[in-house]
This record gives sequence, C-alpha cells and structure tokens, in this order.
Amino acid sequence: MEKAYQPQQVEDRIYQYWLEIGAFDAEVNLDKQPYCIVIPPPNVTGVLHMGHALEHTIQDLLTRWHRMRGYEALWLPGTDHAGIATQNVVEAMLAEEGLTRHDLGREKFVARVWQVKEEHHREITDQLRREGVSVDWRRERFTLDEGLSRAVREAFVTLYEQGLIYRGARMINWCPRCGTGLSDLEVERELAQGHLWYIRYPEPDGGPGVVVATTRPETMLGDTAVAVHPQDERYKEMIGKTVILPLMKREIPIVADDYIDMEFGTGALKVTPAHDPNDLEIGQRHQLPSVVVIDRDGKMTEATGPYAGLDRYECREQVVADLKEQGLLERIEDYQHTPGRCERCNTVIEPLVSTQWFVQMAPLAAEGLAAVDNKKVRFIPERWTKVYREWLENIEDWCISRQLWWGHRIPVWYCDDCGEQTCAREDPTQCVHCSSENIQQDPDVLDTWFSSALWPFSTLGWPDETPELEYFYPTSVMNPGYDIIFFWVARMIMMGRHLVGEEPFSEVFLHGLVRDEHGQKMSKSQGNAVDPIELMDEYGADAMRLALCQLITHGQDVTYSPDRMVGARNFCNKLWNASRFVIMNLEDMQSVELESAQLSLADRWILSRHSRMLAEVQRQLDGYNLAQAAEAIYDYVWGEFCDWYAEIAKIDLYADEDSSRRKTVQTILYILLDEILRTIHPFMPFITEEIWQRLPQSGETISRQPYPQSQEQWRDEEAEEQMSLLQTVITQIRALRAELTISPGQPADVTVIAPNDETISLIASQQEAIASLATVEELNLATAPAEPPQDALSAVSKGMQIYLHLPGTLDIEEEIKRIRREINELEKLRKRSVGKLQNSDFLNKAPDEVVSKEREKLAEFDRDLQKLWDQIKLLSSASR
RNA sequence: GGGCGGAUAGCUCAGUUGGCUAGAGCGCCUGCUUUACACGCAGGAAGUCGCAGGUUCGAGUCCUGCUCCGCCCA
Repeated sequence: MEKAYQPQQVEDRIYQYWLEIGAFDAEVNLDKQPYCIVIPPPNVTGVLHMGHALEHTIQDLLTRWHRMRGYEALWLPGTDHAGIATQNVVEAMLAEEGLTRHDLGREKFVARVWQVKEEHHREITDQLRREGVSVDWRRERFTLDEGLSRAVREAFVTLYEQGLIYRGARMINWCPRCGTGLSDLEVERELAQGHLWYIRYPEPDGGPGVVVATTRPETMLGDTAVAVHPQDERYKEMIGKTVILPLMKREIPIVADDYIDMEFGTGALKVTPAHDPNDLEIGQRHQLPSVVVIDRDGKMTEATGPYAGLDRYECREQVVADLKEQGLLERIEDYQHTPGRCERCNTVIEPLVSTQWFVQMAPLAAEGLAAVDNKKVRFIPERWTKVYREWLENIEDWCISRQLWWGHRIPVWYCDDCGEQTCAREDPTQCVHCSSENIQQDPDVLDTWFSSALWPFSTLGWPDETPELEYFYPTSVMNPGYDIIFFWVARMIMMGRHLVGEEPFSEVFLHGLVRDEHGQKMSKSQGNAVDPIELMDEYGADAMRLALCQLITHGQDVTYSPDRMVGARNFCNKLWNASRFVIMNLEDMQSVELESAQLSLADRWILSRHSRMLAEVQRQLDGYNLAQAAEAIYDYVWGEFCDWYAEIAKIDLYADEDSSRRKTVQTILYILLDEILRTIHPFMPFITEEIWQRLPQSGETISRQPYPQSQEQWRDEEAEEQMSLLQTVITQIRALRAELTISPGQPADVTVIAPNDETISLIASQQEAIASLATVEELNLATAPAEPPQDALSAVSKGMQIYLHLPGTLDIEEEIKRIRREINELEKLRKRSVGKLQNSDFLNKAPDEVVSKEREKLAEFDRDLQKLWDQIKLLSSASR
C-alpha cells in the first residue's frame, strides 16, 4: 500500500467497478423494504456547484446507509430541462454569434437547445460520478423525455378536465427581456434607490388640482383616474371632480378609495389600471378604463402619442423633462423601493394584463395543507412546516404558461372556425367541438416547475401503474434546499396527493445554502464560487464529502471552510494508514473466537468503545444529525482506535509470533477495521471500498455489506473505567516528561502512589502499556511512599500521585511554584463544589444522583489537594 | 409591516429533554525522522457562551426585553 492515500488513483477505478457489478441497481423486491430518494434534478444547462455537492453527499449517505441496512435502496437520478434558464443560456450563446432565436426559428432553435443540453448533461453526470453517487443510472430521467412528457400531458389534461386549469386574461408579471410571463415566485424584490416624482394634475379650469407622487412617471400616460382616501380632509371637495392628465391632456376623475394610504406621498394616487395590480383593482371598483401604454418589449405603445416607440426608461426621462418644462413637476425626492425583477435575467418586470394559463390553487392548497395536518409529510427541521403552511394559506393562482420555446407545449388546440379549445391526451387532428381540421396548438410552453412538480412519480412511471410506482412510491425522503420549498416541495406534495392519491414522500430533509468562507453567498459573478471539481482534484471526493458532512447543521446555511477540507483529507490519510498498519500485521492471521479468547483490558475497552460509537452513529443518523454522526466516527477512529488501541496492540503484535495474544489482537484489529470501514462507507465510499478490497474477505463490494450494529455484549463499563485510569497515568507521565523536555527516546523512572491495592494491581497489570506508551523504564508502585522521592517531579490526579524521577537535580523552587499553580486551580473548583454542598436547597432539591456526584468530586479535590500540599511540605523541608 | 434563523476560543462550528471543571477541526506555542501515518506523534495556551433582566438549588441550554447580522413574505 502507498504510504499516503492517493484519491486520484482510486476513485475512477472504483466507480467503474461499482457500475460493472451493478452495485447501485435497485429492483422491485417484495422481500425487502423499499427506500427511495429521487434526486432534485439539476438544471441541465447549469454547472454543478457546492450546493449540489452538499445535496448529493447527503442523499448518497442516506441511500448507502439504507442499502447496507438491508433496504432495497433506489436513488433515482435525472436532470431538469429548466425552461427559461436553459433558453436564456442558449440565447446568450446565439447572441455571441449575432443571432436571436427568431433568426433560427422555433424548430432549429429547439434542436440547438437539445444539442447544448447533451453537452451539459455529459458534464453533469461526469461530475455526479466523481462525487461517488450511488444512483441507479439505468433509471435516469429527464423532464423532457418521452415518459415524463406523457406524465405532464396527463397531469395537464386531468387538471383541465377537472376545471383546475383555466385560461384567462389577468394581470401577470411580464419580463420584457425574456418576453414571457412569469409566476409570482419567479419575481424577486430587491431594494433599489429610486425617486419619488411629485406631479401636478391641474383642474380643467386651470385650478391647482392635485399633486400625485409616483415612482414610475412614465405610467402616467396610462392614468385613468386619481384616487384619494374618502376620509382625507385635504381632498374631500375634489372627489367626483376631474383633473387634466398632463401631457396627454385627458380629463380623468378623482375617485375615493379605501385602499389609499394617506401618509404616502401627497395622499393622492395616480391610477394606472393597465400597469399595476393595485391600480387594476381600484380601476375595477370604479369602472375605470384601462389604457395600455407599455407593450411586451417594454416600449411605449401607440396610445402614448409622441412617446410611442420609446423604451420605458427613455420615456421616463422624457416625461419628466416635459413635465418640468411645463412647470408641473413639483419636486423630486430620493426614495427606496423594491421593484420586481426577473429571477433569471434581473430585468425589472412589467405588470401587465395578459391572457395566460393558470392553475387554480385553492383546492390544491387544501391538499397540501392536509398532507402536513395529517402528518403524512414531516419537515426536518420542523420549523419549515410553518413557512410551508403560511405560503399555502395565502396562495394565488399559478400562472403556468410561458412564452418560450423550450419546454412542454401546452396541449391545447384552438379552432380557427368555431374558436373553441381542444385539450387532449393525444394530439388531436380536429376540433372536438366542430370537427374542423383548422386547429392550431397553443404556441406556449409550461412553466418548468410544472413538470418538476410531478418528478417523484413521473420518474417512477406514472401515469402508468408500474411495479416501480407501486413499490417505491411514496418515496422516503426528499432533500432539497430550503430555497425551493414553494417552487418545488409544496407543488410536489399537492400534485402527488391530487394526481396519485398519496403524498410523494414522507419526509422533507431541508439543507441550507453553501456560502463562502466569509459567509457570503457563492456566485459566479462575484468570483467567490468554489468549484467542487477543483476540491475533489485537490483533496479527493471522500475528503470533500466528509468535510461537507461535518459542516451540515439542520437547515442552516453552510459556510464553506477550506480548513475543513484539509482536516477531512488528513482523516482520509489517517484511515488509510491505520488500515495499512492493520493489514501489514494481518498476513499470518489465524482468527480466534473472541468469546473464548483471553481479552486484555485494552481489548475489552476498545470493543466497548466501538460498540458505543456504533450506537451513537445510529442515533445521530436516525435524527438526520449527519455532522454528529461523522464526529462520532472521527473521534473514535482517530482518538481511540489509532491513538490508544493500535499503540497498545503493537506490544502483542511485535511480540511472540505464535502467541495467542498476537492472534487475539489480530482478530480484534481485523474485526474492528472491517466494521470501521463499513461504518464510514456511506460518508467516504471510495477509500473505504479500496481498503476493504485489500482485507482478507471474499465479498464483492463493501457497499452491499451489512451496516455494523452496536453489540450490547461488548459493552464493558468496568473496562472503560479502568482504561480511563490507565490513560490518566500515561498522560500524566507524558506531561511531566514534556515539562522537563526529556527527549522521547530517553526512558524514565516513575513511581506511582495509588490510593488502594486494587489500583496498584490494575496499574501493575498494565506495566507494559505504560512502559511502551510513556517510555518508562522502571515503574515503582505503592499505596504509600516508604520514603517520598525528593528527586522527582510529581503530578496528582484521580487520587494518584505520580513521580517522574529525574536524571539530574530538581529545581525545587520551580517545582514548588508549579505545584502552587495547580493548587490554585484545584482550590477554585473545590470552592465551587463546597458552595454547592453547603447550600441546603441544592441538597434538598437536586436529584440524589447529582448530589452524590458532587460529593465524589469534592472528595477527589480534597484528596488531590492534600497530596499536593504534602508534596510542597516535603520539598520545602528538603530545600532547607 | 409580518415571520424565521444566527450571535459560544483567532477562524469555521458542535453542545438533542437545564447538572459543564464549555468541546472539536484549523490556526497558535513547545518538543519529536518513536519500525501505519510529519496529511504524523506528544504536550500546551486560548472563551465574563451578544447585552439586560427573570425562572430555578443550578442557565450556553428555559422565559421576557433589547442590540447587531442574515434570510423569507408583503
């Protein structure tokens, strides 16, 4: 074996091997419990970032863990066509060639997108493989593939037939750059520095009229009223009268409406029903006409007369300039507002009335709420339930049509002759209403999230009643970031219940977002994004995975830490070398039966600690505490198995070749290493498989071995206590040596004064370990010193006094000072303890257990203090 | 405006039902080529657990208020 672990020599080969043997293939198997995770499908044009790496690490861990626990574990991979995002990417590529999608035409453009999709898809799946994902590639799906398209079609038609999908003209969010309508969720509000323009609308007779305040002066061209609050004393007399809309010279009424905020601006609101949702409502209440002044390209319409054709922002400047010139611009204030922006291109969206397809959400939201009310779906962490619930309780209808080319076409045909709609599962050749063959399919496509909403069941074969759907659905756990609870999780739950009749998963384990080492959001534009590929190149996939696991906290954002990568990489190497050590010493192994073997203290101790660790890992994984599970393994492997057991094991390993002790130790090392590897495997699949293959075993892959379980019969409280005492002795001797900077190779003589014979015989039985681990030559033991050594440094702990005999002479003054420092520390603790025990409330109210523990503590403090004082006395008399 | 999360060692974070002499990794200091590992070993320094109150025998942990940071919704 190499002296250091070389991930790059291992990972590709191991992954290939897994694929060859079908290690991750899952089948319908009624003898086993199903466990299923469907991957949140990455956008097919995106690049996998740290968030994906985190997500895949979690899901792979859960899947491998369950697979080893005997579940039929399916992790189903796939990618998302990501309608608008992908179309934008390809349009940007075309733009570099000086082309637009219209230059190519719909068919060629879509063909081009498919081509780009293939390239990106390869990169994405390559990266997934590098991460070590144990997905069943045979079952990989794509939201636009044939089966899923059929699911989309079925879902749409079903909802249409149920009246839950309808077409209508409503005010929607329009992105002038993308040229499509958007759902409310795809609009982001971002604080921006803007202005508040105060514009005077004079009366027809030249009277002063009213002053309105607006953040969007260009929309005034479409004003059809001014609204004031009915109780507003300033404007009471104006209500019902008219003013002249400047620039357009249109006479518009002043109406009274409760919606108006008297505190805002002048308390008078210009009403533009065509370009603001609130204004639209006011307009409807007062039967105001609607004048469309901004078109779908963000340009001014013919209705704006001289401004027609101007871009909305050019128009804004022009309108302001013209108003100023006419003396109608009263003032301009700085103002912070939050204009809506397109999630994909950051363009300020334009609210406008448009005919679109909608999903009626109220009935579906009720289903979504029922899912959590009936505890069919559990959120982890639980607090997200509230977020989910509140969104569903206040939901608006979902605009699902997009004026894009990349996506699922809306399965509706319009009849040129009778004007009716035909919505069908199979492409119709004629109108169902009048049988005319002059029918045209709706040119629009569906919101990409419509197909995503079906993902957990469409990937399993729905609408067909496949065995997979029957067996794996509902899936076990969904593991998305909390940022897509609304976009995705809620919609999957609603659609799953509504269309399949059951919730799509029973648990939603949400993870946070990955931030850079300064806590900033990672983004390509800011240049602070960390590329998982680079991390895996540098540290290996296992190290990255372990580091991510260590950083995962429940639903909290994860701050990327390069230090963690180094630490995790080092742990890989530690594991590698510990294994190297064990394997090197296993060549002549003849296993013994542990039940009948003579076990040493260290043997009993490590078996007990090992068993405890397994129980802890199980407990933490059950609670989705992945970091704590990883920590339990890490601490045990490094701090106990390597630092103590392996060191002590060397004594027997390097002794007599045929001794039974050697065989016993070999057996234990083998058993423990095998279990350690299996325990860590879900966290670090590559290195554990690589090492496991070198163990003397005949299995095919570690990924299909049973997951180790805590063995109750290995628990040994006595061994743990005794070992703890032994560790104290060794640690104290080492500390004394370090105090004197005695070189590690130089053996020292030690005297231990122990409180009782029991302790003496325990330490005596561990002489070899002490000699080896603390480099001790002569070890003297006694319950009381016949003659206290005066040429020695001493330490006191757990009722024992440990003397390190010096080769030279002791600096008595220094030693006294050192002991006094120790006494000071102990005195503080003693005082606290005494305080507690003198408090009658504590004695009466605290549980007996806590009180007696406190008494023991105090006794130990007293005992140790006494020893330290004795030592000082001794040294003082010696110095005189 | 409503809601949620965070604030613990220099940095990144654990600390699950209150009992803690508050832990880990990295960093820092001292010593060490000890036959698995210098990606290592041994030893060590380092925190009034955001602030102010309260409940309790006992609070990093529970309650109230506040400050700052971040996020979501309007």
